[in-house]
Formats: sequence, C-alpha cells, structure tokens
Amino acid sequence: MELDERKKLILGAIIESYIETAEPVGSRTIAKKHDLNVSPATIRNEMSDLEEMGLLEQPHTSAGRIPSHLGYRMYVDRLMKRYELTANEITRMCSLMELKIAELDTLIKEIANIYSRITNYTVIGTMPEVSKASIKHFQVMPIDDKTLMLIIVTNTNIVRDTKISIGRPIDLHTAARISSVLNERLSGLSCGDIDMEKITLLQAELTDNEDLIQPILHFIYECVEATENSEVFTGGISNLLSFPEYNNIQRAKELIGFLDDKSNLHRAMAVREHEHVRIVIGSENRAIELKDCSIVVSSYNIDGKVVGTIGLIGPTRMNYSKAVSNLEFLANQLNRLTSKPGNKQE
Amino acid sequence: MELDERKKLILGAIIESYIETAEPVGSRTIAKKHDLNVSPATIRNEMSDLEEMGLLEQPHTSAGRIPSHLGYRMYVDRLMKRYELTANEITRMCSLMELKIAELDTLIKEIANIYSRITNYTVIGTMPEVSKASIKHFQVMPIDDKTLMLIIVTNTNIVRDTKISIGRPIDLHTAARISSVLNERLSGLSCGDIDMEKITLLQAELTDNEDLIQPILHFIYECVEATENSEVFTGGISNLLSFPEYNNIQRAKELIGFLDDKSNLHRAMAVREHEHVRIVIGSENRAIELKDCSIVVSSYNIDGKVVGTIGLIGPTRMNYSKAVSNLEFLANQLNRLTSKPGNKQE
DNA sequence: GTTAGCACTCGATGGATTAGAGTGCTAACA
DNA sequence: TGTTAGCACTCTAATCCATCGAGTGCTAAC
Repeated sequence: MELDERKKLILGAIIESYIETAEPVGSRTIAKKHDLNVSPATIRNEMSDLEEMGLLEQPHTSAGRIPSHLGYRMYVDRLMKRYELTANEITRMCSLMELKIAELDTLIKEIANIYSRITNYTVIGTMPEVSKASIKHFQVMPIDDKTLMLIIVTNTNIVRDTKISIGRPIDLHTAARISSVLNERLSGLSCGDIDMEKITLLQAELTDNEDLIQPILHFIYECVEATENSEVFTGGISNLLSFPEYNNIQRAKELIGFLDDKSNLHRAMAVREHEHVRIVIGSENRAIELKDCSIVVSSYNIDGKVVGTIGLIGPTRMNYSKAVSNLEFLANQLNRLTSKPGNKQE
Repeated sequence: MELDERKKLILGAIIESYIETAEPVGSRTIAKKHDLNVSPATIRNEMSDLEEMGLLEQPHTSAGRIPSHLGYRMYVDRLMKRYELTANEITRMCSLMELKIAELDTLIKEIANIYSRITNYTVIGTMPEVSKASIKHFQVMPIDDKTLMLIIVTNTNIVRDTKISIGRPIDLHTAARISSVLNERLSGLSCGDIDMEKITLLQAELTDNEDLIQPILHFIYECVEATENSEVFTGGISNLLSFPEYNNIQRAKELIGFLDDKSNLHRAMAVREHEHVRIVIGSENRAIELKDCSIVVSSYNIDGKVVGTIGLIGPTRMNYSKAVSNLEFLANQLNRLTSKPGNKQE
C-alpha cells in the first residue's frame, strides 16, 4: 500500500496528538483539530490502512489508535518538522552555558542537571576519562593485499579490532615487527601519555610504514574512549515518574533500576562515529528494558574531537522534534564552549 | 506515665512487626505472635497508653497501630537488639571488599552499588575531593582570654567559624598578624597543597604562637571537606520503589527528585565529628522531603582520618537493627582496606 | 471515493453493598 | 486493682453492577 500525502498528514497528526496527550487518538479528534475537510469516517478508513501497514496500533477494539514503533520511526525519518526553539528557550539554554566552572567534568554534569530540568526529560551523559584507560596489547596482521587488521586489548580486557586500508601489501614478518614495536612503545600507555615524543619515536622505528601511524593512533583513541572507563552520569531521573507511562510502579522500577547500572547506560548511549543526532525508538534498543523508551543522543566535541555524549531518555511517546532541536543546540554550544582554551583537556 | 517492662516488650513487638509487614499492627497479632500470656484486650489497653505517650499512632480509628517517629527513636535508642550478621552475610560483605580497583573513588562507588543490592536499600555516599576545595580567606580574632575565634571563607563562599582554646591571652594586634600570615601563606591553597614545607614556614613565622598551628590546620581540613566540592553518589535508587510506602507515585517522585540534587544529599548526610553510626528518623531530618524517610549513616576513614560517609536511606519503617550492623561492618572493612598503603590519598 | 448512520465493544466511572479487621467500653472476674 | 470476655461500633478495602461515552467497523447512500 502506498503512503500518500493524506495518510502522511493523518499519521503525523495522530503521533503529535498522542505525544501531547498520551491518550489513544480517535478519528473525530483528528477530523476536528486539523481541517482536512474529510469526515471522521474517511479518517477511520485511512487509520485502518495505517494500522494494516504497521504504523498504528489499537490498545483494544473500542479505543483510538496509538503509534507503533515503526510509526514513530517513519515520523522521525520522514514526517517530523524541525522544532524551532523559541527566543525564551534559547535564552534559557544560553544562560545554562554561563556557569563559570573551571573543571570540564563538573561543568558537563551541572549542565546535564539543569538541562534535565529545562526539558523535563531524564538526561544521560558520558564523559570519557581519557587519561585512565589504556591499551594492554597490540596485534597487527595482514588480511589481504590492501587490508591490515589491527587488534587491540584494553586494560579492561576488552578486545576490539579494525581494518586499515593500505596501498601496498605487507607481509607477515613486517606485520609482526610492527606489532612488536607498538607493544614495546605504546602498551600500558593511556591516550594522555601519547605525546609528540612518543609519536616521533614511532615514526623513526616504522620509517617504511609511516602511513600506518595515523590510523593506528586514531583507533587507539577510539578504543580507549569506548571502554567502560568513561564516566556516565544521569540527571532528572525523577522526571520519568511524571509520565503516565510510568504510573505502573513495576515498570518504573525496572527502568530506574536499569539506569542505575552504569554499564547499561554505556551500551545504550553508543553513538556511531560522526553520527549527528541519533534516535533510538522503543524496541530498536538492544536492551529489552528499554523497549518502551526512546533515546535521543548526540556527541559533543573537545577541540573538534568527539569525546562524550549527551542525550535524553523518555517514553517512546517523546517530543522528538523538540528533543532533537534542544540537543543539537546544546551540543553546538558545548562544542563552542569547550573549544576555547583553558579547559581540562590533555 | 512509666514505660514498664511489658510496655517496652509490646512497643518493640509492634515496631518489629510493622518493619516486617508495613501493615498497622493489631492487638490480636501481638497477643498471638509473642507469648506474653495476656489477652488482646490487655494489649489494647497498653497500646492505648503507648499512643497517649506519643510512641504509637493510629492511621484511622479501626486500624491497628503504627510506630510514631518518637517510637522509632525510643526503639533504636533503648529497645533495639543488635542484629547479628549471619555467616552468609559476612561472606557476601567480605567478597564485596575484594574488588581489585586501584582508584579509591571508583572502589567506593562500586562498593556502594553492590552494597545497595545486598541490603535492598538505597545507598548514599560522599567522597571529599580534598584536592579541589580551598580556603579563600582567614580571619583570626580574640574572644576572651582563653579563646580565639577562627573564621574561614572557602572558595565556594561558604563561611565557617570555630573557637580555639588557648592557654594565654592574645591581643588584637597579634591576632591581626596571625590572620595576615595565614592569608599570605595559605589562602588559595587546598588541603593537598599544604605540605611539610608550608607548615615549617608557618612555624617559622608564628614562633610565638606555634601551638595554634595544629588546631588551625585541623579546622582547615574540616572546612574544606565539608564544602560542596566533595562528591556525592547514590546507588540502588530503584530499591525505594519496592517499598509499599512509595506506591504513591507522587511521593516517590518527590523523594527521588530530592535525591537527584547533590547539594541536598550533602546536607542530609552530615555526620558529626567522631560520631559512630548516626540514625536520623523521619521528621528529625532537616529537609521536609525526608520527613517520611530514615537515614543511617557512618563515616569511614583513610589512614585513620574521616574523609567520607556512606549510608542507607529508606522509609522510616526501616530495619534499623540490620542496617546498623551492616553499616558498621562495612565501615570497619573500608577503614581496614584503605589504611593499607597504595591508595590515592594525598 | 466519501459520508451518514447505526449497532456494537470495551474501558472507565461511580454508587451501593459487604466483609473483615480492629477498636473502645463495660461489666465480670481473680 | 489488674485482667479479660463480650459486644457494639467504626472505618477501609474489595466487590459488584449499572451506566456512560468514546470509538470502531460496517453498510448503504451520495
């Protein structure tokens, strides 16, 4: 079945109404609120189609419709209009940034806290402690003429690998030599310990393979930051209890319990490299405990490098449009703020 | 009215029954469970007396009795028997300690988390970041012949004062000189910055008043640790939602919202100098949001010096006996553990 | 393709009744 | 004088039941 213009309009209207009221949406409501110039009966037919397409659901026969996770996905990907922050909101967000806190970690936590109060959602953030995590072991090996595999074991015993494209074949022997140089020079070090001196040393020892150094260093940073050493924090957990979705204590308890465990948060907050704002809806979450939640998360930079993430968590019935706008704005401001000199970066 | 032996027995029985079941306790229940060899009617008379004494309360006329805050206070102060940890519990607590974590702060947080799972209460802990807080300004002045007042302003603009007993009178002029020496040598420094060298310098400049240096340094430590720079953390907040007391979402939200704010936690967790285990019951809490909660909190040491606190929070109907035993054990173990060399202390 | 009309479904609401736990009081008892 | 049995009374929680109303799906007419 085709998703024509009118269906889109109706779907959008239903989702927005549901986001606002948390009540199943009936045909009459839509007919009245939006002047589509069609009768409730027509809308009922369309709604029936939308349900068949898996975009809507019916809690029980005589209730209205609510969006399915697929419906939300369609909405955020194709229907949602960008929410324009009001002048008032921009002012509030900006004043957030004027906290005069010297330490970056305190600053981010403080911002997260206040931000949760502004948005009335729960805020989750991660903050890598770059200086702590380190690499225990390196292993380099050739895969084919154009690809090299780099395996890294971190001090927390997490194993990660990546493929590096190379312009020329590298034989087993050379790969072994590179491995041993890396292990000798870099193992046990954290990102903070890798300075120009170390890099120059590497360059001297790997003169024939100097072009590999950049991608290797890049991957090291990536690994170390992805480990569980990075700190996670939350703010405004009690906001969750305002949503009628969590009037059921049992559900609330499960979710809050889940959020209590930092390693869970880490997994939930993963943002792919260079991804802008990521939206994970309901059952798209890997964790089953989050199957009725959505997460909107963005990364933020220090000196142009992604070092942490900050995001909102709420019921699937989340004001995505507003959440995305807010978060983009916040991340931008953070980027601007932290790229100034005088912060804690190594 | 006198609190005779039987009344004590009945009060204890009611409190322990209520702690277990969270249901108002009736006269029949007590008569049956404990063989006091008296009829329910007699117990009713006694309960009526206990209510008159303010130790019990009645939610409504035809319900049983529940302990009042005063009742709990009486219980923990005079009636409560020490809970003996079972071998199993001791094993679990000990294995908690075997986490091989180098950084003290991570260790404490991790222990707090697991501990909350063991006890099924919410754990709150504080951890001073001694290295961050500092003193902005000193002011010394004589009060009378035998007392000197020391006022300190921290970098967070908190003002605190103390009186120091001295064996001889000190005049205004001398006091001013001491003030200016302190400001010159110590202001802007944090505890971590005050080393032997600085102290020697002070001793040289205050030769006539060398005996003041120790108490002054002591108070500096006390102030800096009491400021909001010390870190607070919580674990197992979701445990609160298991208590029937928090079946009311509104109440749960208020409490969890309160716990979300770190500065609230600081105030709630204050332990007086050298106090062992402190129990704060219901309305004894200064914060109105905690009027239905109790807090059991203990301090812990590093190298014999109190540096942080760890405690449990739950409804006033808390198993005080067990909470105290658990906490004492934990604090003892922590003290033992951290007094070994090799931790992060400055 | 759209719409009006209508029967039907199903949860929510509110009132009435009932069951049960517990009290307080009185009078009898040791 | 303290203790106890008995009984009337109170209050909450649970249950039942009728009703309401929002909303659907289907049919037939436009």
